[in-house]
Amino acid sequence: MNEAVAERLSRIARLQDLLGEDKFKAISHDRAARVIEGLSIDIATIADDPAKLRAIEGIGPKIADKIAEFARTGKMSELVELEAKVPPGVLALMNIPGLGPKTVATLWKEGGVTDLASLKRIIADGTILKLPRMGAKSVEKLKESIDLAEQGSARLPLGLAAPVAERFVAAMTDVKGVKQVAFAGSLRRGRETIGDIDILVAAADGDAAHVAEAFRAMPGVAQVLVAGEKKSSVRARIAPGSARFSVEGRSGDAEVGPTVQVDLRVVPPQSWGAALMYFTGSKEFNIRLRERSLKMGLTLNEYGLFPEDDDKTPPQQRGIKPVASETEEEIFHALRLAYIPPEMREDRGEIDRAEQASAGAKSKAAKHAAAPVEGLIELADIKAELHAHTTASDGRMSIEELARNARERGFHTIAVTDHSKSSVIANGLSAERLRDHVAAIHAARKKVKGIHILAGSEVDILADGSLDYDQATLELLDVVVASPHNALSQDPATATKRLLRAIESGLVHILGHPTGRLINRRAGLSPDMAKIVDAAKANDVALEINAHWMRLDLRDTHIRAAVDAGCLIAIDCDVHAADDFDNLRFGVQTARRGWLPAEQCINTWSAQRLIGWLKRD
DNA sequence: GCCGTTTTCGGCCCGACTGTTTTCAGTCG
Repeated sequence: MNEAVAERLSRIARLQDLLGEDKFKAISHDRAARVIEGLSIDIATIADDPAKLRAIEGIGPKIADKIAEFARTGKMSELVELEAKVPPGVLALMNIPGLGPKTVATLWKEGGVTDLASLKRIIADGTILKLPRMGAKSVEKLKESIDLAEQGSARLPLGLAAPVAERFVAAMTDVKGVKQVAFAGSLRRGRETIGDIDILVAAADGDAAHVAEAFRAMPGVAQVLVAGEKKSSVRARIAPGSARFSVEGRSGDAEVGPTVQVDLRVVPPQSWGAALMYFTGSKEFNIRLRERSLKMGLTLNEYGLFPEDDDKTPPQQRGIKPVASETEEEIFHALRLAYIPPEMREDRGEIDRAEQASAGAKSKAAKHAAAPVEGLIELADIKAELHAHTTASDGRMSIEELARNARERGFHTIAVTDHSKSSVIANGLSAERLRDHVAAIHAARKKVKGIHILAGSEVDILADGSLDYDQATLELLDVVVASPHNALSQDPATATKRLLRAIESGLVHILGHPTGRLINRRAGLSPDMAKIVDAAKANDVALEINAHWMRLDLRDTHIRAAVDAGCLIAIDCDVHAADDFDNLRFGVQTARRGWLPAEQCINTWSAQRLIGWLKRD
């Protein structure tokens, strides 16, 4: 229910903005919406308990009432009242880049605009120019924004945005006068989708102008949106996606194909840490840190952490020396916080944890080493891949090729888990073919040394929760990954029962991509995650984080719930081709967003411990 | 509408850029 509540609260906020009501009221609703979106529990479970609702940061008596009302009746009366005041097509206009509440309100009240069609009409007949602050240039920009919005403005999956950002970073590194380059924003935080790409460059003031110019002239830039010295924005072409998943509504033609907005900020080298922190966000996280700074008598901006005074001119323009600015570490330290990794910066309680960690550390050295999550998982911790396909079903590599690839990547274990018989399109194996395949896996062990090759299956969880092979067949295997592949639009109650049956079968080690969602494409199942997590914990079943950027399933909030419950997690690439191993970083980033300690992830264990666990000793 | 380590009332983050302006409003992140 979290998503539904958040969507309604944020709609209330936008309507309040539009109607010119107290903007802090709107901010409160918006903030509550974001908090609820990030919750690891389903808010429906506490909706009838006002005290529990109000214990959540950002939820007070009024918003608690609205949540309770929604849980009871399926609607929020305040939203109904607000919507009655505004024509239904007006709110959507705020999704057009460059159109904010003020402009939309003017278009509606003074220009008679009630939806996109009527907006286009007054642009076409020129009457829009009679409205205040609407000149020829504004209208030209508006037309371009409308075109863009109509092309589909779905956020770009992490795995498609990362290569574009890396291309820009590499190219900017070679520009004269550039001291440091990095990407920031939601990409650095590892969010599953990215709205735009933020590139940060450190350069001396004298170099800023030509650095910005070089950025706007990069190959692949289709259009320049903003051209300042400290800030520039362009639209850049996206390289064609992987063959296995194309991007919805975006064909792979690199010449004219889809584009993504890329923002560049140029800052002086001594401000690097402050700027990196600022542009990494999230916005909510930044606001919290600034509030904290003010309480400590300091003021934080993208140039540094400065002593607070009454002067209205920003401190960096007055030559004030910052308390900290060159690195993120020193800024966190000055704010008496442990270093918070980018993936955790979402204002989901990490600041409190970082404060406790810092306060708990006695020595100076201990304070520098303190972390909000002890042993947070890192890419290098992963030593095993437990979900991989070969040419026996729909993979591209033979058993031996797969094993050699895994060994080259430094893994001590690879599990061969081809599809089961019901996955017909994926050439799933009959029980008989599986027995031959297991023999082939055993034979491969003799040819490829230096890595444990496990015989397994990605067995379908059928619609009723039964498994696609019988018990005797599954017991031949070293590892069983059970995944839902069909009937992915089941209602939540049925889906919960289905997954619970698989978890409780006693035959499954890992629950593969538990919801079956595909980002931007298919919502997948919405089981009662609290029940799934509890059952997984009780039955010693690991929940998978499927690392493919199109899946990232479990997602961050689910992982957080699993981590809290003490449930085991597997991070796997669902390898079909050699390149798929590269997706591991996205899986690990997602795990870090869910605060997963390495210890709780079975892929980080020694071979001995992992294999012992699989044998259920 | 929410919140409290100088507050239960009076605050609520900060700067860059653009376009339409004669000094700034609106949007974005």
